[in-house]
Amino acid sequence: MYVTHPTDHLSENPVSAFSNNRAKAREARLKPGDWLFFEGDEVEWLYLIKSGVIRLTRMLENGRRQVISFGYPGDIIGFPADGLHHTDCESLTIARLQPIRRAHLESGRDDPTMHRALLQSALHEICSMQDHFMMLGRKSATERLTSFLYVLSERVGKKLDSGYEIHLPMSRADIADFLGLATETVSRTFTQLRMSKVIEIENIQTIIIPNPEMLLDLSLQD
Amino acid sequence: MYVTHPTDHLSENPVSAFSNNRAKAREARLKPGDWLFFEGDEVEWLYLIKSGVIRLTRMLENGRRQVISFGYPGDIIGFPADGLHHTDCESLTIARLQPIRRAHLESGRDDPTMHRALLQSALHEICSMQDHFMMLGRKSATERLTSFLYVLSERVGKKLDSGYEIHLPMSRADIADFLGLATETVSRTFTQLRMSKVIEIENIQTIIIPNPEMLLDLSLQD
DNA sequence: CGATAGCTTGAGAGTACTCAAAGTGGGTGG
DNA sequence: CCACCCACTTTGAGTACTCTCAAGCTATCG
Repeated sequence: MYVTHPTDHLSENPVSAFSNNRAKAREARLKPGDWLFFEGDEVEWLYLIKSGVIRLTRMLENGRRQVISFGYPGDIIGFPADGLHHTDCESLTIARLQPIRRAHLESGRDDPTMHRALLQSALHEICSMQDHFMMLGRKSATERLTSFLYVLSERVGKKLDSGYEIHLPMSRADIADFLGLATETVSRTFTQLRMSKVIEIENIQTIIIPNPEMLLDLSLQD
Repeated sequence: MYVTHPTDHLSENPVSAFSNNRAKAREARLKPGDWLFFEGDEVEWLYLIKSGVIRLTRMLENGRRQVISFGYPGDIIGFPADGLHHTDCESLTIARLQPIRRAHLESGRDDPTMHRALLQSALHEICSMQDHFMMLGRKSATERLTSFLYVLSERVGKKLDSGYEIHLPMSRADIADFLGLATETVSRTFTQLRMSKVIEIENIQTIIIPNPEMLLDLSLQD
């Protein structure tokens, strides 16, 4: 999950391609804080997220961290470059993952459908990352946070009578490192959005969005 | 070309896979300012850059722009998502491009070697973009510009008796939009690097790097 | 050689950062 | 079961970096 503006990428859900591939490997089950792989590890499996939320991060030598993406159900994580992982991967929740042999990515011989689905997923990832560039390079703190919340509401929000409720399994620091901000800035921006009635903070992990239009406006303001 | 720190991605040059595929389509020749495609265009071809420098950009509604990448010889550009281009593409120099049918990306039936090379290129792109996230999200203006210059020196620098010379076909505004900075900030940072003898500005498009180590240090300072 | 686009420099403003301290809440052990 | 502890979050104050706006400069191209 990158902060992407309303596109219909998600309509073409790759899950379907995998539904009959249970035989390949037993589903992986993770709990909060479990690590799936680290930067530099050899890639043996890719993973289709079936439930839960997964965090991918990169570290800079001096301790600065960038959250590369949050993986939500339907996402595929673990694409290799030169056969290696280039991020660390931790689960933020209880999660179920369907492992997929790396060989299916690299050759379509055994299972062309799977191969194709993996490829499409990688191409979508490139596109989504481009959106995220826009955000990291060119958006203000308010725009970044509202983009983030808006996308989450679209993708995994619970529809309410009016508006959406979203659950944030990640910490404020995770959000900050995803959006390229300081934790304090994220916190202040939340407060500011609450003050201006754009969001309600039910509890620290539960955000109500009474009017998504307002969020959308703020995420593109000029 | 993303701003990537010394990795050996480039060692596995995808060009080789294409050397015997001339028959597929006539080489495209571009001159500075020629556009190859626009955001929203249907993807029919991918392109292997054989010579020249290509710029990929995205626009935000209100005119803000992000340069997604600069394409250098050996790079493949034009990966589709949902069959469409998601960037605008302009040539910055005279350039020669080898068109590759999109079908070769999506199926390995006709040419497995090509298919594989395209896939590897896409996976490398994902990895490089992750590096670029780190930069946009977490680095200072000086770190961004020195990272940029260092990577260029490594990839396309001309080795001098001591140090490197690099040619910058892109404008200061292009560099700014790539690094997520204002043009003025890029200009000031160039001046500052010149003052501190980290670079020499031979002319506006030609930069001398007497001591790459100094650049590397600045690009990772803490 | 003048026009013009691109680049540099300057001044001032504003956003987001850092450092610091107080507040909150969940979990554990008494 | 309650209280304390610790990690996380929020708030505050001050700073610094980068941006914006403006003006001067440079170089390239008719």
